[in-house]
Amino acid sequence: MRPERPSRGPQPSFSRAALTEAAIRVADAEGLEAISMRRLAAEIGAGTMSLYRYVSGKDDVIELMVDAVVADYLPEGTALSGDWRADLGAMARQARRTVLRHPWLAPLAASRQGASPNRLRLLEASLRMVDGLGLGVDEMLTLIGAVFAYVNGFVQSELAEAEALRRTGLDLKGWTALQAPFMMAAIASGDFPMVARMATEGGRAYADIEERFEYGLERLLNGLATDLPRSAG
Amino acid sequence: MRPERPSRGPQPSFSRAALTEAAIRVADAEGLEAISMRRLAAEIGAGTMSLYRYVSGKDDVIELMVDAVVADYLPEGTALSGDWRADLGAMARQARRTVLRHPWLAPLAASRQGASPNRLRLLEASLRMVDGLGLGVDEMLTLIGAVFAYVNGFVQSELAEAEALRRTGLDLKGWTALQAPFMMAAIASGDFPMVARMATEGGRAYADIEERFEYGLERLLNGLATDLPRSAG
DNA sequence: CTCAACCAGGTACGGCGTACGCAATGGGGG
DNA sequence: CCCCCATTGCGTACGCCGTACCTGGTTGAG
Repeated sequence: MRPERPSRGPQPSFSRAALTEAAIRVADAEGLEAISMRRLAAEIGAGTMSLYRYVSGKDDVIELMVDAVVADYLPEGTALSGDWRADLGAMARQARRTVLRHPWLAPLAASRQGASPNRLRLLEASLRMVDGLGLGVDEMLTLIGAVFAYVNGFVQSELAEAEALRRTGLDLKGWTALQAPFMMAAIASGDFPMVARMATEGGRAYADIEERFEYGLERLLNGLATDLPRSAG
Repeated sequence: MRPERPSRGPQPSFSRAALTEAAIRVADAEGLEAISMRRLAAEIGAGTMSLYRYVSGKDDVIELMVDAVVADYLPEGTALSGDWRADLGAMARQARRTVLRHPWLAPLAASRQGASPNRLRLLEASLRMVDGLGLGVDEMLTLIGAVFAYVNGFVQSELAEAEALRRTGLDLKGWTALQAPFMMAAIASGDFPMVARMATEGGRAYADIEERFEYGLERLLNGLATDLPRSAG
């Protein structure tokens, strides 16, 4: 909330922003579990305990990371077209791109929604997108919440496989080979005819992931649009 | 995958199921971060390292927990009505209830989707719900995926506040009191008119959370239903 | 009866978050 | 101008964590 107060005493040798930047860089490259106070201190070139002069603890670092990255949820121009559907869709797509760039964000974005500067900016911009449709504020929040829920849920499951590979250190070949015997046995048992069809008919589950995201997003926006003008109903 | 192989040697003094049950009990009561091998061993009444005779590590315990609880995603009867919309909706509602009962499941359900018995059963049942609509298997998966994405995303943000309280150990009073100054300053700055309206008009953000879940779910199902019969389109 | 196969679990190692305390620093009040 | 003390950097230490390794006891198959 307030970064600088150098009234008296020596000058700080680094900044909260530099710490945040280093944390995001490490998490992007090696995952959230690579983030530790010692590691961050080494990255910054400082003593471990020095970090505590800038943040109150590890949770604070995480909060700073989320707030910094959430700024990218909004397309750069932030120009509202006046078409709520286009604006909300653009934000949803941008949000997905951002989370894909920072996979560690997926579980955090949904579960950490305390107030913070950029989250507040995002909320304000989102509300503006759906203003003037005859909705009350609570209804606007409900609408926006549905879109964010879909986006967060989708991207999280989209990242699931990649995260599993990263956690186990395996490649895709080894991972499917590890799962194969179980799947084979399940299919052979005859209790899972649909799964069996999936294994034979289903081409490539994750080939057109982009298309799958669009499919659900468009259907959701359609459904939301259908009975939208409550004021006119 | 294979629990028992007591060909020779002494009898095991507990079971993988008992370990799983204890882990779920602890996580329900104190959160996922209360789960540690030492803690679970104490709960079971065993030595810490004895657990490793039953599971390969902590990740294995988590996997067992998820699989055990995911069984509850399916309503008890599992009787398909033939109405895909009703069936899918019922599963969505049941899934939400299950995750609310086990808050630690929220981030795991979306990100851990390796093959496991109950996850496979869930997949099979879900596919059966949307079979016979003229959709290919990949399209069925896309449709189901959209619903699960919404449910997971929604419940996760629904749990966010409660989880924040649990993490910090504060009650609702203290938490809002902690955020208040920041919000006040933001509103006073005049840069967030919509947020300001939210603070004055908006009654109670989380009062009718049930209704908000239904709102999004119904709109999503509507949107999915609209251009569903591709075979007839 | 024998002994390989299985079990229980103690010890130990490297890593974590962070409470605490001490030495160094440098701007404001006298 | 100089000294005081707020403020910074950070070493040490404590109590957690996951788990590799090893010893010693139990048991049923041969």
